Amino acid sequence: MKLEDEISQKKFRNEYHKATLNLIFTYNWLRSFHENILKPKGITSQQFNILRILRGQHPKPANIKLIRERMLDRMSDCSRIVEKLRAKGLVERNICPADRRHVDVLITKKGLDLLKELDLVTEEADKFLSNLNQKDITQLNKLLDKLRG
Amino acid sequence: MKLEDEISQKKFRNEYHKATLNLIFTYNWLRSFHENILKPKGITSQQFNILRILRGQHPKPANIKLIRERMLDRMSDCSRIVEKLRAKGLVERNICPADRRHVDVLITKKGLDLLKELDLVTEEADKFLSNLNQKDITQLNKLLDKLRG
DNA sequence: CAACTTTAATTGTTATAACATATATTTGTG
DNA sequence: CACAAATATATGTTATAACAATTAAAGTTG
Repeated sequence: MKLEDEISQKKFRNEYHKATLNLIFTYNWLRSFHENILKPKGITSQQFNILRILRGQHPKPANIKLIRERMLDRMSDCSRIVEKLRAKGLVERNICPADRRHVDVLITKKGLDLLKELDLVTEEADKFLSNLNQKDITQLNKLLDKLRG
Repeated sequence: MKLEDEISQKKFRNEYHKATLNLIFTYNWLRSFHENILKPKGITSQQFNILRILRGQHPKPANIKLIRERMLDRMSDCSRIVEKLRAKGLVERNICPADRRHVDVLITKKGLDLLKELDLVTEEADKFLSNLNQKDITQLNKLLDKLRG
């Protein structure tokens, strides 16, 4: 749907201005979709994101710093999110013996099982972008990468 | 910069998955840029957004519902944001005589002056996207509109 | 026209984000 | 090796987001 209609704004200063608004609007649209599918599973998108990072490392542990670097969203509060995942039994947390400043974070069987269950949801999320064909989506990725320089 | 490098992730399930992450990442990148330029002016991006909506209506007032519909971001808390703008003297708020459920919100001279000052900042924000040429940016807008169906 | 429904805005509450600061550990240096 | 600097994580605080509930006014209907 044309951005003009979605936000009832007729004029934009230029295409750059419109693109800025379009990115913000599209992000929010995508985000609310994601949250709606994760909410019934009792997990936030931040927590989901961290669990996937941990699965990517598994069976190796990851420390907080590594998680923070790979998080997509605001990277504050990583410790606290991990603590919440631990409270749910989805990850383990152990002080690293080699360097006691580090914390080894490891996804548990329960965490892996939850992700497995959520993989179906993830496929659904991919389909959410299915208005774009393969060529379009590749082009979009190229443009976004170019945008960030 | 390639998304792969920014989030140290090598593999994506497919281009749709990559595009999802790319949108989230690019949004956050854009957002933190905006907040950094607005912060010195003592205003949040939500407040800035509402002021511009009000300028678009000026000299007519806008009610809360109209503002909410045109907001880009989370549309909760509109009343409270407007109240903050009022406390700063940037808007006026009056109960609409014709329908006392409505609230007429009007940007003040002080609000207009602040926006004028911020227009320079806005141009800077447009330049932030200047890695994309005119053709690219038009293409990006097309793809985002198509994405949302 | 009284009771009910709808609409608009506000308010309360809880969770999360943002930012700064603190603590603990290791590393580097004179 | 004592001590400053650097690193990793955690914690405290304030602001904002998210969600639900409330209030107030106007429209609707039997």
